[in-house]
Formats: sequence, C-alpha cells, structure tokens
Amino acid sequence: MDPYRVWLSEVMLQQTTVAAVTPRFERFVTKWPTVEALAAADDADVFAEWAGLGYYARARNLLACARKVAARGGFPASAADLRGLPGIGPYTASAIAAIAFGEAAPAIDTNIRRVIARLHALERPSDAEIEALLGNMIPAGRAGDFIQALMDLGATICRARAPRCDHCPLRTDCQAFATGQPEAFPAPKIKTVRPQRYGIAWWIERDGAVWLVRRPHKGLLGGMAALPSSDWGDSLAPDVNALSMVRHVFTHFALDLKIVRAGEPIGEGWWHPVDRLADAGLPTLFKRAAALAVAARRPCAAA
DNA sequence: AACTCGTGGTA
DNA sequence: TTACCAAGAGT
Repeated sequence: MDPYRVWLSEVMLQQTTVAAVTPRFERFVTKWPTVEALAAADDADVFAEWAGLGYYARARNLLACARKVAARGGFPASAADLRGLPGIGPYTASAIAAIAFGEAAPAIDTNIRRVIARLHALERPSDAEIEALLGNMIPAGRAGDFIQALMDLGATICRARAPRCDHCPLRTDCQAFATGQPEAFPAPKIKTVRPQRYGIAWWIERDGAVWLVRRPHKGLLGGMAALPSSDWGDSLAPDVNALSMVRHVFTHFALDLKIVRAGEPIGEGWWHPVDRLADAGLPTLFKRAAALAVAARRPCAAA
C-alpha cells in the first residue's frame, strides 16, 4: 500500500474519527497526490486544508515530515526509522510499518489497548505489558491485517461504552467478560474540571473584506488564520458592546469569546473578502465567530 | 509524568 | 445539557 496515503491517513486519524477524516483525506490527496507535491506546498495552503480537523500541530508536523521524506527520496521502511520523523510517534510508526511495509510491528492504539486490557482484565496496563501481549498474538506475515482487524474489533464490538460481547469472537477467552463488568477494563480516566476562560475577538471590516491575522506558530491553534483576539484570561471580559459571542469548548478549557467591531487593522494581517470566508482556512472557533459577526452585521429581515 | 493540544458525535 | 470519547504526539 502507498506509504504516503497510509502515513497521511494515520496522522489524520490521530484522536479523530473515521467519519470526520474520510472526506478530508480525499480532498487532501486530490490536492497533493504525492509526498513530493505536499513537500512543495505553501504552508498557508496546507493549514487552510487542515482547518476544522483540530490538533493543528499535526499540520505543522505533516509539512515538516513531508519535506524530510521528499529530501531523502521516500519514506523509511521500518518502524524504527519512521519513529524519528515529525508527528510520527510510537503508534503511527508501527502502523505505517505494518500496513505499508508488512513489518510485524505492534501498533498500539486506544482500541487495541482496550481489547488487550479486557482480554487479560488489566486495569492499568503499561505500554510494555500491552506490547508483549499483542506481540504474542500477531500471526506471521499478517501484521498489517491483524492490527487493523483488532482495531476494528475495538471500534465496533469491544467498544469503550456498551461493548457488544454477545457478538465478540474472543468472548470465551476474555477475562473481563468473565468478571461480568467488561467495561470496567481498562480503568476509566480521572476526570478533571474544565476551567472557563474569556476573551475578545475583533471584527474589522472595510470594503467587503475582513482583517485576518495568523496566530503564533506554537500553542493553541498555532499557525492558523484567525480574527485578531485578546489574550484569553480567567476573568470575564469587560462590558463591551459585542456583536455576538461564541461559546467554544477545547480539550482543557472552555472559552466565551465576545466578537467586537473595531475600525482599524490590529497587528500584522491581510484583508479577506467577507463573501469568501469559507476559503479563509479558519479553525472552527473563528469560523463560528465570523459567521455570527456576519449574521449580526446583516440581521435577517424575516422574523 | 503530567500537561497541552480541537472538534464533532453520541447517549 | 452534560459528559464521555476518538486510528496520539510533543514537551
């Protein structure tokens, strides 16, 4: 299988559902059919194509990786050599090696971790423990098929919530099933409180265009196009005359972002036509903010 | 080792 | 509505 496609799909699928990835993958490979084409792309075009997929460090690492791979003349064919490339961690290195190159690499994702943990009724298995147990299961010459089958089992039968043990081919060997509480393995993560933050984004419009900026390369939404915004603090934004507000939930905090009209451009940026906002490559937070600003600017006449 | 880093679907 | 969860990696 084409290592470029395997790599791209595996990176897109990191913490992201198949349903969300599938259409985006097709667009991506149509635009950049080879790793050489991707390596030659402009950063802003790739970031825009990634907009909405989340975890934007993946897009930055994707470009860095494509350029290294193109420079060396192709993907390395072993998990060990893939592992050092930007955005390729333990799972992705093994998955590419197994699926694209047939290496018997124990690719451990959250599905496989859950299946193995339940088979042996382990509450907090270490990576090494899972890897050893999985290694014993991989049939010779079928590593890629096997790990994909195990991932599918985890995704459809051995699900995190409400596992379908009555459909499971491993039921008679499963120690978690034997306990009567298979969903108790592995132990659920400890939940933490999600802090609330507040900020302001500015809507600056002139001659049918809005002022956009590029966020700093590191940190949240790093490298992405955005509306100019304040720092996001722990206290309520001052009482400003806002066009609207977006409530957005990130992984580790929730944000109330007020959208405020301003007159002059803020920071380094560019004018983008308001009627082509869909092409601006805004991440979801700012895409929603921009949509609300447009709606507030032109209130719908129909009640 | 613990924290950072998005988003949308599901129950 | 709330809470959980998803084919993890980087620091």
